[in-house]
Amino acid sequence: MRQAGAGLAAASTPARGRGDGGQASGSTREKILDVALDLFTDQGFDGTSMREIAGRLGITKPSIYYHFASKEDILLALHTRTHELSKAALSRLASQPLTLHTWGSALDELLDPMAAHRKLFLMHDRNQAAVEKLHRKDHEDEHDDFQQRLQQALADPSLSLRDRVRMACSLGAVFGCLFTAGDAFGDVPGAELGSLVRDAVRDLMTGRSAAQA
Amino acid sequence: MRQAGAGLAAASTPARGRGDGGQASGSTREKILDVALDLFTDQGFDGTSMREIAGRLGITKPSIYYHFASKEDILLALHTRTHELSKAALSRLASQPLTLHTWGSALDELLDPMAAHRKLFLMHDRNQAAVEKLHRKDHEDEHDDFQQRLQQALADPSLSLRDRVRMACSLGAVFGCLFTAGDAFGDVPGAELGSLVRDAVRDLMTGRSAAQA
DNA sequence: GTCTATAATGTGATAGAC
DNA sequence: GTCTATCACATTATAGAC
Repeated sequence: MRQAGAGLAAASTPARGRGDGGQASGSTREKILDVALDLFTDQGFDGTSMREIAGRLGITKPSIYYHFASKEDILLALHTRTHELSKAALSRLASQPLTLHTWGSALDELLDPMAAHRKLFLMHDRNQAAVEKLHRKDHEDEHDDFQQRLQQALADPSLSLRDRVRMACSLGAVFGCLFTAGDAFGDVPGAELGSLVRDAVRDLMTGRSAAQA
Repeated sequence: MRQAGAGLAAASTPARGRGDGGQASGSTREKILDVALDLFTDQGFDGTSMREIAGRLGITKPSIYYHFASKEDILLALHTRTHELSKAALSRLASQPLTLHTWGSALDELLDPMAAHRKLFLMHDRNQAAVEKLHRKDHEDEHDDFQQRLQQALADPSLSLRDRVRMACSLGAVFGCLFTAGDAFGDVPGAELGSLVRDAVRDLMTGRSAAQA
């Protein structure tokens, strides 16, 4: 019910400065983000027009450009949010040597923010193409993207194919249960769902056909 | 190497009749499907223009309209292919009472065509929004879509939440290993990858924290 | 902070020659 | 079966009034 409807808080890039420190900014900006999150998820980033976002809010197109410099800027704001939510887990993953165990720990840490902000991560997942396009533009230097960092770990040549498959499957299990399932678990609290997924992933990582070290 | 580059064979909707039974049609049509598969996967359906597809083939936009009635028709042709590849497994799933065991069997059957045609299913997965839009138009009656049938099973109220989570995780594990991993397993033969995933899913479904019946 | 225009561009799709 | 030329339309984005 209070899943992620109005819980985007402050995080993103103002089209104009606001004077104050940039606390909880105008509520219109957050309404835009909330509506965009819904529409980008259901229809895709490219399949959603500014006019449609504005229409849902009862305002007009140019009003949005007062709060965001461009359509991509809206996506960037949402992407930044997922980035910050996954930052901690990804940093820990990068600070340790990559093993089946450290991967499991990082995934475990990642599970909480993902379960708590399913909608946000689902949008991110369903719009990989658009997000990647963003990254190519903004900073072609080091873009420590969510998906990219994980995929990089999965391709680590120092691990056996068997282990890498386990890692990919565990990641997929988390994603799949939280996202692919669609609205199948829409009314299940994030904490409960997270707990059940945690058990499943543990079996996956410690099963009798699993790793040895 | 010979993953799914030119292996789309015959399956879809000709813009014009061809006279003969509709065997292996002109090779241009299949080249279009191959290029579209790549571009739709990388840039998304909406992010890919007809001009771009034509450009890669060294032809022009209108030439494509000789082979396909519309851009959506290209997507439909690709979608139909995935539908046929998953038809058998989904039918078996629907013909049996839904349990953890029958789910596992169906998933096991589904794993083979998915591993053998990763690119095709990846495209389908990355363009859910566009595919769903197709379904709303073409036949608003009974659209037995791939994703939809699976999600429907995951929402079955006769099963416990615990079991449903297991099912979603196992499905996600398959998807995740085959798709989310990106190119991490790009050079691994489908059969080998499928075998490893099979083992992982088995652990997931029979783990000590798993079901009871 | 929101509005009414309107510019500038790219897109899907068609007509008709060859 | 492929081309050149073009239409009709939607989109992002901006200018400027209030």
